[in-house]
Order: sequence, then C-alpha cells, then structure tokens
Amino acid sequence: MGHEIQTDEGVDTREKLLNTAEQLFAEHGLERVSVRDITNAAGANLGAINYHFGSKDRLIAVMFERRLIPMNSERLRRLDEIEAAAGSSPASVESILEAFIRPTIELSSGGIFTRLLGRILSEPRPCVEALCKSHFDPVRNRFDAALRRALPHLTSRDVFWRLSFTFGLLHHWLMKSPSWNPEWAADDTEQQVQRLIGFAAAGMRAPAGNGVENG
Amino acid sequence: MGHEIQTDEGVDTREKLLNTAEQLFAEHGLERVSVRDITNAAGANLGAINYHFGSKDRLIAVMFERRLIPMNSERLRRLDEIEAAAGSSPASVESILEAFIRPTIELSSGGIFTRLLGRILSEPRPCVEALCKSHFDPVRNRFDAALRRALPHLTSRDVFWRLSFTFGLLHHWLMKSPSWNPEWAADDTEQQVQRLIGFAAAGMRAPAGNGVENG
DNA sequence: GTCTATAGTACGATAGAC
DNA sequence: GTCTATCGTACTATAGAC
Repeated sequence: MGHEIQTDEGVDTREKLLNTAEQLFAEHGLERVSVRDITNAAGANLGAINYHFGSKDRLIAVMFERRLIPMNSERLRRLDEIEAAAGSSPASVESILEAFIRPTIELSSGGIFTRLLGRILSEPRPCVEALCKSHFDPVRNRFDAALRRALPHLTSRDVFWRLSFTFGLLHHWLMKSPSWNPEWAADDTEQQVQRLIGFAAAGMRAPAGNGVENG
Repeated sequence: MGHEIQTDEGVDTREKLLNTAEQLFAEHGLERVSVRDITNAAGANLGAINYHFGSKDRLIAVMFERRLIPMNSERLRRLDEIEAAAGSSPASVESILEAFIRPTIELSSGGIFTRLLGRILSEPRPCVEALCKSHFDPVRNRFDAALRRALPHLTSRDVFWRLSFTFGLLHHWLMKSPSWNPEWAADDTEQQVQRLIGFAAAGMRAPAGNGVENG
C-alpha cells in the first residue's frame, strides 16, 4: 500500500480509517477483521481507531451510518415524490419498488457499500443488530403502507410477507453481486435494477393465497 | 421426540456436541461462538471438540453436512420424480420450486437448522465458503436446467438471475423466520411453503426484460 | 495528533494424568 | 474416552512518550 507523504492534505486519518474499514469489512466480515488489520492497511498506528472513534463498535456505527442514513433518506424522498405525483390514486408497485431499490445501487459507492451492507445485515454482532433495526423499521413501515395502498386486494399479512421476500432477494443480491459468479457482473447497473424490480413486482402481484384472510 | 433420561446411553458426547454447536452457531454465528462456549453448554470438557473432530472447522463441517447432504439429496430426488412424472413435457415452475423449497423446511429439525443454514450461507469463514459452493453448485445446476425447460421463452441469463433471486428470498427467510418479527411465526409450515412458492413462481414468470437477449 | 509498548482477556489447540 | 492444566497466539483497549 502507498506511502502517504502528506497525510494532512490528502485524506485525513479518520477518513482513511473509515474507507479502509469499509473495504476490509465488506470483504471479510466484521468479526474476522481486527483493528490491527484496519490500522495496518490504512497506514495508521494501532491506537488510531480508539483515538478517533473510541472503539471498534463505534467505528462500525460511524462507517455504517455515513452511507445508510443518506440512502434511507433518498428512499423516503423518492417515495414521497411518487406518491405526491400519483395524487389520490395509489402509486404503481413498480414505482414503489424502484424508490427502494434504486438508491440502494446508486448510493453504493461503486459497489463497496452494497457488499458491506449485505454483510452487515447478516452479522450477529449485537451493536449492529440494534443499528439495523432502528434505521430500517421506519423505512419498512413507510413502504409497507404504500404497497398496501397499491395492492388493496391483498391482506396486510400478504403484503408483509411479500415485502419481506423482496428485502430478502435484494439482500442476497447485495451480498453476492460483485464477486460470487462472473455472470453477476455481466449486466450494467440499469439492467440490474430492472431485473430486480421486474421480479419483485411480479411476486408482489402474484395471486393471493387461498383462504388465509386474517390480515 | 423422546426425552433421553440417561445422557450416557442416549446421546453420546459427540452427538451432544453437534447438537449444542448447531444451536449456538444458529443463534450467534460461527465467529462469536467459541469451542469453550460449546463444550460448556454441552457439559463436556474443553478438549472434547478437538478429540472428537480435530478442530473447530471440522466440527462445523460435520455439523453442516449431516443435515445438508440429506436435504440436497431430497431436493434432487423430488426433482427427478416430478420430471419423470411430466414425461416429455416440462414440469411446471411451481413443482420445480416446490422440490427445492419443501425439503428446506421439512428437513430443518424444527427450525434450528434453517437458521443455521441461513447463518452459514452468509459467513465469510473460509472453510465454509468452499463447503457451500461444493454442495450447492450441482444442485443449482440441476434446478437451473429444469427451469430453462419450464420457461423456454426466457434466456438462460434471465433464468440464472431469477433463480438467484429465488435463492435470495429463501435465504433471507431462513435467517429471519424464527425470531425477527412475531408475524413471521404466525403461519404454519404449509402456509409458509405456499407463500414462498407463490412469490417465487410469479417472479420466475415475470415478463422478459426488454432487449437483453444475450443468453 | 501520532506512535510504541503493554495491560488484560479470550481464543484454538495440545499434553498428559486418570 | 474424559478431564485439567497450560502453551502460544491474537484480540481490544489504554497509558504515556513524543
């Protein structure tokens, strides 16, 4: 890795630690990357993470929120926009799903954060589970409500499940998109978005289940 | 579902270690559970895992394969069966998906293994990634071929992606089904299977993407 | 603000008594 | 086959020189 002659003018240590942590965590997971790994790769000293963030957990929280908060804001902004445009009629399923999915991909910093996000959503680290829940629950509730309006023939339980499945396929895509299989990287971003939306929208519009009407 | 009064005669130490490890790993992940955690919870001594399995990695492999191998065999057996029953015409999308999904749930040992499987599929532990790949790739290829026959108007790339999305939503369901939200547990097994199949089949049957015909 | 040294703890694995 | 004691290593976090 490069020698930084002038650390002060390029990227400061704190920023460099965040970027390095993001890449290492995305690749190897939160548990298998130590603060030593990060500080070494960032060209900083061992104490740097504790000086700048206080602990490994707080570094993770800062690294996570600096991208997730703008992403969720953009999701909600887009949803507000399409609902306003739709006026009194409900927005289409496709447009609602697009409001969720497109920011996931467009605000992912070239794919690094998509993988990190996929990783983090699966990790059992206690400090992270609470973080995910607090950030995702309000967003989920907003999209759930929008989809209930778009699919009034479904019970709210149907919508709940189908939204969960949608998050699931997106989550899996986040984890695997860059590396798993060469074919994953063959389409461009726009094709990826269209494939995700097309599949999820069809699932959302599937015929309602038989007899389970307790939503 | 018998209770074994006599630990010495009912379940031997090796078996007890496997069962205890399965539960702890499913709950907290492979990295955050130590061999000490397992031997303590199993009422065995610290050396037991190394004596019976040689290492933590080998314990993980044995624990994983004892359930995954029968599960994959059953998936392939069911797929063979429905393809034989369909004769020269292709099997339906729903029946193919059911052959994959139903063994996942029915051979999950009351939900413990579903969560462990979901956990393990996300973990970056090197020994596990190779294990997953070697067990899943042949099964995936068989189902991919069956779905290409069932959906001849789709390109093979379309089928590849849609199958990936299907694995994704199933993976997410594996991870979250028991605990995440009280609503997840409200349906019985048969309803879960039908919801999963209904959503995935609709996604599989979605209109083909526009202009991307390079499969 | 940067760096070194190190405290204090937990880990996987092993040796050897029984 | 079971158990205890322990080795060597790696970790997070901190203290203190510069």
